Amino acid sequence: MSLASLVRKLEQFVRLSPVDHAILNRASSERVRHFGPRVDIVREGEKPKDVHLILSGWAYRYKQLEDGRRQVVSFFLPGDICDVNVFILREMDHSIGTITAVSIADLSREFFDRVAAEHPRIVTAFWWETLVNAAIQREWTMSLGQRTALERMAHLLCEIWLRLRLAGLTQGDSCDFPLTQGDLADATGLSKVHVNRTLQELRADGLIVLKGKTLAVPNLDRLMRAGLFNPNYLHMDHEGRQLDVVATPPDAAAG
Amino acid sequence: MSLASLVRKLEQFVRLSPVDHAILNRASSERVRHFGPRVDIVREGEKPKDVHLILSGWAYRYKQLEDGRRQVVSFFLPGDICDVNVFILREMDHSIGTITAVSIADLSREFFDRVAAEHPRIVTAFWWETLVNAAIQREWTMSLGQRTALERMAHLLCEIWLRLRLAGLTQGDSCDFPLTQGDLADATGLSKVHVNRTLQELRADGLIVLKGKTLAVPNLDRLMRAGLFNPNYLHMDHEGRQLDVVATPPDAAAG
DNA sequence: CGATTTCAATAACGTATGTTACATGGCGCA
DNA sequence: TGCGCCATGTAACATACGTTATTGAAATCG
Repeated sequence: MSLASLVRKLEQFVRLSPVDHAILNRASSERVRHFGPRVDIVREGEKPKDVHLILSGWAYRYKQLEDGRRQVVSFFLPGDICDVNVFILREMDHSIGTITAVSIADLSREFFDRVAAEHPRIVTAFWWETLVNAAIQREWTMSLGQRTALERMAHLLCEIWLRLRLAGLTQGDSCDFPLTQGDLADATGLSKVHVNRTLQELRADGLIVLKGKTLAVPNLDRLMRAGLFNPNYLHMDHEGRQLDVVATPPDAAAG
Repeated sequence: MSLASLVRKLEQFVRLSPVDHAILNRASSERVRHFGPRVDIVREGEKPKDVHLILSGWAYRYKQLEDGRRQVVSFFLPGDICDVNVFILREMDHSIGTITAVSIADLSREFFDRVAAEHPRIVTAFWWETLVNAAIQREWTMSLGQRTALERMAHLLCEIWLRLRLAGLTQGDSCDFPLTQGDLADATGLSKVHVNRTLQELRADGLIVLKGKTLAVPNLDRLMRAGLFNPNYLHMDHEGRQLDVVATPPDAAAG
């Protein structure tokens, strides 16, 4: 299990009290489920019941057309919350599937009601999470509409890299990277063949080292420039605190 | 001015009390501003101060790359709320511009705090609005990633049509349509020339009648099929009430 | 009310990316 | 330890869409 990534992320934005920590801690240990890689957690059309918090592993949200065309609309990394308050909707408009093995905690409607009434800092933190997710989705719209294949791929890799770093899941200049080229194709709207060509080009330019299930980014600045990447949409700073310069902070979740 | 579209929309989802009505009424008449067509209301980089409610007119949210490439990431129609609780972020990651002349009401942080504490039905309604907007953004991701030019255009027109109808802004099978082909190009990620070709094709197929600033949809079903349009993501129904069959309901906002 | 800009329409031509096909490599599993 | 499967890599060819250019019509403005 690992509530650490969530807490680490939220605490960059709002300072949570010991009580807040306790609340999150209990909520995320009560109803935990484990899934294997490449299975669906939630299917389009189902009635949403709980909100899911990713404790470990990677997952994605995807939609599919009748004829099978498939688009990954977002990735879930450890510490991500699927959709605060989804349960007010009647049915899911998309599916959620795992990439690696995944552990999730199910957060109930009652949990959110209690939080709303009694824990304003958690409310703020969840709103931040919600707004950032919306901003990410807008940026994907931008990428798909305007960026070339190379820019789009570079941009996506930058985003994943920064989100992983925020969650404390990078080691030096490298990180775990379980996505296949097929996954990248479904996320970028490119064909698998062109994803391969594009990755080759990024490699040739020395922008990434991608082998097996590990990605290294030797020079983040250059990759960002290649992807026309402006990190503002991730809103990783708040009231003067610049997340960008945090290297390896004290493990906020340990206590 | 017209709070009618907002109230009509929200009431499809949650029944609001007379007090709720009064609250919304006051909030939307206190600080109203008027803009001409084709001007910016909000610019990327600014500190968000208020939440904007569109009382009348059309606007859009857009992002731009350094080299000028521009993507419209969403449209705002009368009754739309720009971003509940944006003010918790440090700066805007996108701009908002008008298409037609627009009237907006600025909703303050204090308004939302008060609503959160005292008006649970409005909170639910706003959450619904937030979740639907997120779903729309995902569907745009899907469109840009997977749909062909023709499908994408048909899909966008269906979406706008249904949203206008929900806001009570369609007349029979036609509606006001102030978007230029350039706007459509920026929203669909196509070139202006190809937008023109695509519209010609839709016209030739009898799917739309678009002339001047008026759009008619003689057969919505056929247009939906052409765009592989599944309305589920608009979440226009709730607990058995099907919005789709509502024709011209009693003017909920009059009282 | 003519001047000026914006928008729509159409044509000719260019290219980024898709498609199909097949070969190679790594890795789980019997 | 070898079989089979899935992911990666590459080539040849196809196409949906972009670009540039020009024209006429329709708003907009002084």
